[in-house]
Amino acid sequence: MYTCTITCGHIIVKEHSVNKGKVTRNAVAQMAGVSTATVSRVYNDPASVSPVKRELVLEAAGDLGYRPNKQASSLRRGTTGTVMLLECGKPRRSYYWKQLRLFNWFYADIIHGLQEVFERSMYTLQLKRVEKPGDIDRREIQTDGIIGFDIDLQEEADAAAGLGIPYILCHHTASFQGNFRCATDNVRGGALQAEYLFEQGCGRVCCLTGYLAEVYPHRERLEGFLGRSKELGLQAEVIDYAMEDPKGAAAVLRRGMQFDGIAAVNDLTLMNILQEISLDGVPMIGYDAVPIRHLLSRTFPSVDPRPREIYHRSAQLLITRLSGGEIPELQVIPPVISLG
Amino acid sequence: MYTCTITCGHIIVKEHSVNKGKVTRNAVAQMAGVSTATVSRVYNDPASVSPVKRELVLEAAGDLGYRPNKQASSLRRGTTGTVMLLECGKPRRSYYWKQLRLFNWFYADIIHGLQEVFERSMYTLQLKRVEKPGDIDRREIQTDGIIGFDIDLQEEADAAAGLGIPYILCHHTASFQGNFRCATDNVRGGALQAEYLFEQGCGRVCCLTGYLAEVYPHRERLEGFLGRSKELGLQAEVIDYAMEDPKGAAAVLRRGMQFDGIAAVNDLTLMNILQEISLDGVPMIGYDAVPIRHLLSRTFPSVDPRPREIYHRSAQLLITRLSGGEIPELQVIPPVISLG
DNA sequence: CTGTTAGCGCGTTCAA
DNA sequence: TTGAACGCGCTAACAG
Repeated sequence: MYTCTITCGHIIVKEHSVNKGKVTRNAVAQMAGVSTATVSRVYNDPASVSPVKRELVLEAAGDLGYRPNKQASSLRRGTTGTVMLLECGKPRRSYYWKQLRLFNWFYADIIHGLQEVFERSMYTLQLKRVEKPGDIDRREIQTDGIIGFDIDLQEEADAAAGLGIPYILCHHTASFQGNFRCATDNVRGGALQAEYLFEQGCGRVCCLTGYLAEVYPHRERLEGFLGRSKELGLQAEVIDYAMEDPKGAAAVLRRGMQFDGIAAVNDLTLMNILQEISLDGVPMIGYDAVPIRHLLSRTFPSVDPRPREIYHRSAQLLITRLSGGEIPELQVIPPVISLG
Repeated sequence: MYTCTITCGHIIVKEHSVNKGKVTRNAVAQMAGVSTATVSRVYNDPASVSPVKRELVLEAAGDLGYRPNKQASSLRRGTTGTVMLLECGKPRRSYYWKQLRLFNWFYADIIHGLQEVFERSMYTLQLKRVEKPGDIDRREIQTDGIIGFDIDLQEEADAAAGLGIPYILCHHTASFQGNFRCATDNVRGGALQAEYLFEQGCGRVCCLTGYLAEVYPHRERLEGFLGRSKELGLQAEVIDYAMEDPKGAAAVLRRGMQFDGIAAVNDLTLMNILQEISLDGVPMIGYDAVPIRHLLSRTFPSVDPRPREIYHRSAQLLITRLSGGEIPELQVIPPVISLG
């Protein structure tokens, strides 16, 4: 450890130790002619500092290129300064695997949506992935807040909420009462599908779906579709094995073409079916708004659950909560139709 | 601040301050009957501690559930304890946008590959995204190491390397000499395509490509394809507007079908073309190994650049470098053919 | 091989 | 409204 001299503009700042060229609070304080505590206050409680000194500090900080040291402030504050995106694998959906991998197309979008919020805050985003909810090790989880990624099982919700850390459960969590959550409205999404087909002049519609027993969001979407269809006077039927057996579903559709409008529980199902059967002239609508649907010779509209907005909003909610603010237990991001 | 007593097993550990229930080095030291420095050494330089005391410490740490505090160690060490994945937007590729968004299908894979390495290290992964290389603010970049994401422009390479922070430039960086990089071998990938078609018994092959002037990797892939084709005695031609005008390319293919084998610069191009023309019986091979190609009625093999491996390896390289180890300037991850 | 000790940069009391 | 002083948990130099 030795003494070095840092020159900045016309001011000479003496440092006790080398500090690797980093600019500390001490340098700013000296340059602004105030105490280090005042510099600290400018960043943590600006209102408690007189406007004159505040300006002085900010000017000096600007000149020196000062950035508060996150590790130091976290250490002092006794927090980690991080929030964690907690992601559980979906081992019970191996049958679904190929498609799930595709769904990751919005992963980058989500991450960037989160980043956008957190990089302006005092929090740093951490990523954590476990195979299953039971693998979460409380001692590994050192963070101030948790964003539960793509949660659609009670087991996952309980595991994330049970850590004793402020959290927001995201995506398919509208019905997990008693938890803080930011969710899509699958029921409304299904209703949107019915409305779209109705507006297209359809009368006898069909919903292609599957895995109803295992996948809760599928049930919600179907419920919304059937409910709204009834209200609108649409005659609606369900082919509930369309995901497991697209060829079979296509065969049914081909046999007689008794439907004049088709909704699918997700775009991939519809894309699969369109590989088997040409549905020219029949209005169709998918779900998830995957951009790849435009790769087909025939494209179609789709319900967009707006994942980016869900996570963007959940980041804001978490920050509010961590700052001691009040947040609603449930924040719903309504889906929209993407005509693509 | 007040004194509290922590009981652990049969040992009573007295703490000076509350510490929010966290277990510190002091508690471990006291329980193990050693000094705090010894505890520290067990984690940072285990070889310098006698086996007996090491065991004592590890046992106490295990009982107490001790985890070293990252912010504190980083602060003391004068490092950030983080590495950053630095991502530049590709504004000059707006024409490419729809497809680029699709390419993000492997983003989650990459992130998880990186996580896998870093979560076992002392480093935490940070994410940073800028619109263009010029937007990188040196003062914003507070990290110990950088992984340059998807770098394929000299400008990006220079920006990342010029920060004065250890870095690895990833993906399409094989030719950026004078930098540390972990790259794919696009030339080899193109050669693989030629070899595949040769093995299928083709004689007159065709490469569907595009944006050759703007996108360097496309030129590399083509170079590899043409070079290896020549060596194998394949007659090869190029349709270099296949991405801009898939319908036009399809028309050329349709007109006479003078080719008995087809390679494409990427899977999406091939998928687009397959929407226009049925190429039953003609061997084809794509590039990028996007899983969605299986959605088509006809699937095809593809060259897999193994992005997950690229980033996984680059994480290891960066850690080695940060630990003072020697690493090669260029590490190539060879592509493989994915039959899908 | 081990213990003692001095800060890393900061937030936060406590007095003034 | 301001400044002095303390210590968060840890690493590394030094002395033994």
